[in-house]
Amino acid sequence: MPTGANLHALRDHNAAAVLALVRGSGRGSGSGSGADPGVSQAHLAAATGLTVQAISKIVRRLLDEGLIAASGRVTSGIGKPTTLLRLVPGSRYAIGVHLGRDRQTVLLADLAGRAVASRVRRGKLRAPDRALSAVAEDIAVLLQDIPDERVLGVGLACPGPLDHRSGVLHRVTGLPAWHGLALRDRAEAVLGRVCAVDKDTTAAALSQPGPADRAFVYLADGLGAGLVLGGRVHRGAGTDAGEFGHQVLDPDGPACRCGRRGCLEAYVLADLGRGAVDQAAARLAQGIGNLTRLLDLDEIILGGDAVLAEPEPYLAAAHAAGAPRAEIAQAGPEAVALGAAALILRPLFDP
Amino acid sequence: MPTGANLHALRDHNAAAVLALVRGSGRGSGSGSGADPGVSQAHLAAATGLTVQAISKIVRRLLDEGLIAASGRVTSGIGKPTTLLRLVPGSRYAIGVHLGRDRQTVLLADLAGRAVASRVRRGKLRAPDRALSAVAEDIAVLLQDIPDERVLGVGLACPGPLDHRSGVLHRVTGLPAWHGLALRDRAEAVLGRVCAVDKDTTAAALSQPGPADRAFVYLADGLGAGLVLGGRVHRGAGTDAGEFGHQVLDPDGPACRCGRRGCLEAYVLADLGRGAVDQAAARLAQGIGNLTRLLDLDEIILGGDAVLAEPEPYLAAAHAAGAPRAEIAQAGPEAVALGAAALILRPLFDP
DNA sequence: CCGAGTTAATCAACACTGTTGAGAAACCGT
DNA sequence: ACGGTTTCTCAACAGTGTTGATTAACTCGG
Repeated sequence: MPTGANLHALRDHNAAAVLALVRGSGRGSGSGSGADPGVSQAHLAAATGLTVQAISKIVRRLLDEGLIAASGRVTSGIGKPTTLLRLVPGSRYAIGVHLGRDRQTVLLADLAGRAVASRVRRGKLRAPDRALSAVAEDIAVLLQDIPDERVLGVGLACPGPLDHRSGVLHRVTGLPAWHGLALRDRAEAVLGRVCAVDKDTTAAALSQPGPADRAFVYLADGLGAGLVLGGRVHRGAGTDAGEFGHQVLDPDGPACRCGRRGCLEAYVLADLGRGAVDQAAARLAQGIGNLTRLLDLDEIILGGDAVLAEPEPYLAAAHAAGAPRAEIAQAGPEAVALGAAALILRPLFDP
Repeated sequence: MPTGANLHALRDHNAAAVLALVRGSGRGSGSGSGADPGVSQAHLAAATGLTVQAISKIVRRLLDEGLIAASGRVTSGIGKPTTLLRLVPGSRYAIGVHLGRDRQTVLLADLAGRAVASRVRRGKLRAPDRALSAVAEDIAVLLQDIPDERVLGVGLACPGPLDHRSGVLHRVTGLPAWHGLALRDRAEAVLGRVCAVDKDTTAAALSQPGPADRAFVYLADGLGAGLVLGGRVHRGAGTDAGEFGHQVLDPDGPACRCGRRGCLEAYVLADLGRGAVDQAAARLAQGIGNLTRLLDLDEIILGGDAVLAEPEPYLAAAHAAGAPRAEIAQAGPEAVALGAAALILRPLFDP
C-alpha cells in the first residue's frame, strides 16, 4: 500500500531484478540437460537497463551475501572472457506448508525454488493447534542440517476464502474450527518464524516458473484456479479471485453446492462422480478455453488429485479447446506446498 | 521491460504517487458537490510512506512545473493550519481519439481527466490517411487556445486486436485498409505529437476513476470488456485480453461470427436483434456474474451504444446477478475517447 | 493579552543510490 | 609482441530521500 519508494526500496528492487535474471538463466537450459549457463554482468546491465558499474556494485553485494556465485568463465569471441554468475541454491531456504483437507505436506525448498525434502501426513485436517504442532515437528526434522539464519520463513497454503494480507481465514467450508482464525499470527507464534498465508490455488500457481500471464487450474474435490497476470498474482478486491469453478454455464442447470445452478464445477464433479473422465475433461476444457480467451493467457498448468490420477484426457481436451501450452504441474501433488514456499522466496526476486 | 530503476525513475515514481493522491482527493468529494478538499503535505507523507521533508521537495517541484497549486488553508484543530494542494487541471492536456466503425470522436481532456471539448464525426471509418487527416483537423480546432507545450500527446483507441506496445494493428474485422497498419508511427508522423494506441474497450476502462479491480463491459455491435486488475490495465500475453463476449456457454449453441458456437455474444446479439432487451440483459448479467466471481472485481461499468440506448434493464440485471457496484459509464458515448486521452495522462499518475 | 504547546512546512547536513569518466584485467588477431 | 576489444572495477559526482534542527502559524489556558 505505501506508494512511495525510498533509496532502500530502490536498492532492493534492483537487487531483485538482478536475482531474477540470474535465476532465469539457470532455468533457461531446459529440463536439466546440463550445467546452467549463468549470466554475465554485461548481460545483466543490458537486461536491466542499468549501467555496468551499477551492476558491478549490486553483484558484489549479492556475492557478499552468498546469494550468487561465479560459475566459471566463458570466452565469447573476442575480448576478456565473461565470468558467469549463478544462483547458490543452498544459500537460503523456505518452508512450504500445504494444509489440505485430507493431506498435509511440509516441504523444504531452496533458493532456486526446488523441493529439497518433504514430509506428508494423510488424514483429515485437525484443529489449528494440533495441526500446527505437527507442522512444527515436521519442520524441525526437515531443518536438521540447515543453519537457522538461512531459513527465510514459512509459507502456508490452505483452502477457502482468506485475507492474504492479514493472514486471517474466513469461513473455510467444512472446517469450523478454522473459521476466522488469524493463521499467520498463530503460526508465527508457534513456529517462531516469519510466516505468510495464501489460498491453495494461488500458491500452486507460483509452484513453477512460467510466462507473465498464466493460470493454474486445480481440480480435486473442488475446481479452482490460481491466476498470474502481468507477472503478478491476481487475488482480487476481496482476495477471493480464482473462483473458476463457479462460472454459470446454464442458470437452469443442476444445483451447485455454492447455491447457484449450472456451475462448471457442478457439471465436472458430477461427471467425475460417475466415472466419466472424458466428459469431465471436455467440460473443463470448455472453461479453460473461456478463461484463456478472456485473459489472453500464455500457459495453463493442470493440477490437483483428480487431474494427476489420469492426466491425459485433461491435457488432450485442453489442447483441443485452444489452450496455449497446457501442461501438468511439474511438482505434481507437491505443487501447493512448493508454491507456499514460493510465497516466501518470491519477494527476493520480485519487488 | 527494463526491470532496473535508477534515481530518475525513483523521482518520477514518487512524483506520480504524489500526483495520484492529489488527484484522488479532488475526486473524493463525490459528484461535484462542492470545492475539492485537497491534501496536505503531512497527509501525503503518511499516505506514501515518505518523510514530510521528502514530500516538501517533491511538492516544490510539482508547484514549479505548475501541475499542482495551493488551494487555501484549513485549520484542522490545533497547530499550524494545513495548506491544501489541488491539481491544476489546465496545466496539461491530452487528446483522445476514438476511431469507431460508425463514429469518430476527437476529444480534449485536461489533467484532471475531464473532457473539455470534443468533436464527433458520424459515418463509416475511412482509410487510414483520410481518417487521420480528419483527426488532425479536429485537433487543430480543439487546441486553438491551448499553448502547444501544454499538450502531452494523443491517445488513439480503435477496435480489433492490436499490439499496444508497438502500436501496430492486427486484422481489424471489416476494415481491410487498416490491417497491419503501424498506427502509432503513422499518427505521430501525421499529427506531429507523441501518440499511444490501444483497444477501444481497454481505453474505455480508463475513462473514469475507480477501484483497483474493475471492468468496463462494452456492448455495441459486439461485446467486449476492458479489465483493470490490481490497478493496472490487463492486456494479456498477446494484448488480446477482454474477449468477454466469446465465452462459450453451450458448445452446441448457435453459431457465433468468431467461428465457435454458443458464445455469450451470439446469444446477446440475437436477443437484441429481435428486440428482447430484457433477455439480452439477463444473459449479459450472467456473464458479468461469472466475470466478477472469477476475478473478484469491485466495480462493473456498463457502456456502449446498446447499453446507453436503454440502460435500466442492464443495470437491474447486473445487480441481480450479484455484481458489485454496477454503473453506467459516466462519460457515456465519449467513454472510449476520454479513455484514449487517459492513455497519455495516466503515466503522470501511475509509473 | 500573552506565552506554552502543537502541528505544518522548510532549511541544512548527511548517507547512499546509480551515473559519468578513467583505468585495469584478460582475451583474440595479426 | 602489440593493438584492438570486451569485461569488470576504481574514483569522483549528481541527486535521491533521510535525519536533525528551525521557522511559521495556530489553539488553548491562565
